[in-house]
Amino acid sequence: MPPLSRRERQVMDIVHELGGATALQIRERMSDPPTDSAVRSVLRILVRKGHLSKKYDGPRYVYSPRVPARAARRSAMRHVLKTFFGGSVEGAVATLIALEDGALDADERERIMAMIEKASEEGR
Amino acid sequence: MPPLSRRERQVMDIVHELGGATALQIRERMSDPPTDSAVRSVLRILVRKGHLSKKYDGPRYVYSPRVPARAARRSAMRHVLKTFFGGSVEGAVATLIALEDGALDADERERIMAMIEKASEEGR
DNA sequence: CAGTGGATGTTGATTTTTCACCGCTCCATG
DNA sequence: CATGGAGCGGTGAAAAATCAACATCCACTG
Repeated sequence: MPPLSRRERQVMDIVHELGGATALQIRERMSDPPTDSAVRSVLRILVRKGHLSKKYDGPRYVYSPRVPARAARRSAMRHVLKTFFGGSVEGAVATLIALEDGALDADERERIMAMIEKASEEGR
Repeated sequence: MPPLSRRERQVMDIVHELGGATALQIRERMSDPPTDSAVRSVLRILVRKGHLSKKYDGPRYVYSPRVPARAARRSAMRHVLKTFFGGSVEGAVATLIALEDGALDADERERIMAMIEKASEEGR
């Protein structure tokens, strides 16, 4: 599967973020949007390459990622883990919880703790 | 700062992973390496665009990311957090600790727990 | 001193990407 | 039953990226 160009990646990121999106929605989210037809050209290419699927929903097409969200998430996370954290889960979590815009409340903290407990119990 | 092309991103990822690298090292890590001179072309462009800096170390140039590692890590993590996890730190951590290739040992688990405690104490 | 090999930079050609113009259909509305 | 707007796709040309051939420099060696 051929790798993605700049625009293609930009579009894919938006689609992933929204789960599924119309051509117009995608264009609206672009920081430097080209014409509507240019967006559609990229979409057509992404469908042809197998990265997106098209569904006719109501009066519009909705484009969705072809790889399941779970797999995409894991793959993306694996990539930053390797590239920026030398594979250190510890380092990655440290950065994550220190991200000012992702402040965690008490509940969230509890649940994360529980997850880690559970994971390390099972992981053996 | 102009956005990165496909090759440019590939090279940047490698440089980030290694912290700093020579043209040859970079080429060796590429899955589909072009000629040596092609790699150098990309490097030159990345330097010109301000993404990399060049230092003469011994008989070779060593290329390093211009943005500090810490900032790059945070930025990359923020991006996947937004794109693939809807900003949910909890979800991101869940995926992270469930990544089979990043199995955490008891020590790591302890340290992560401690980090979270500390973070929430500090009122984050 | 001539020759060799490693590292780098330059140039120009090829390939890929990006994009807007154009034409089509569908539908709501006058 | 026209008219106009919204959504869609094809096409081809402009722009960017990619790449290899070539040139230069330098250290080392015979």
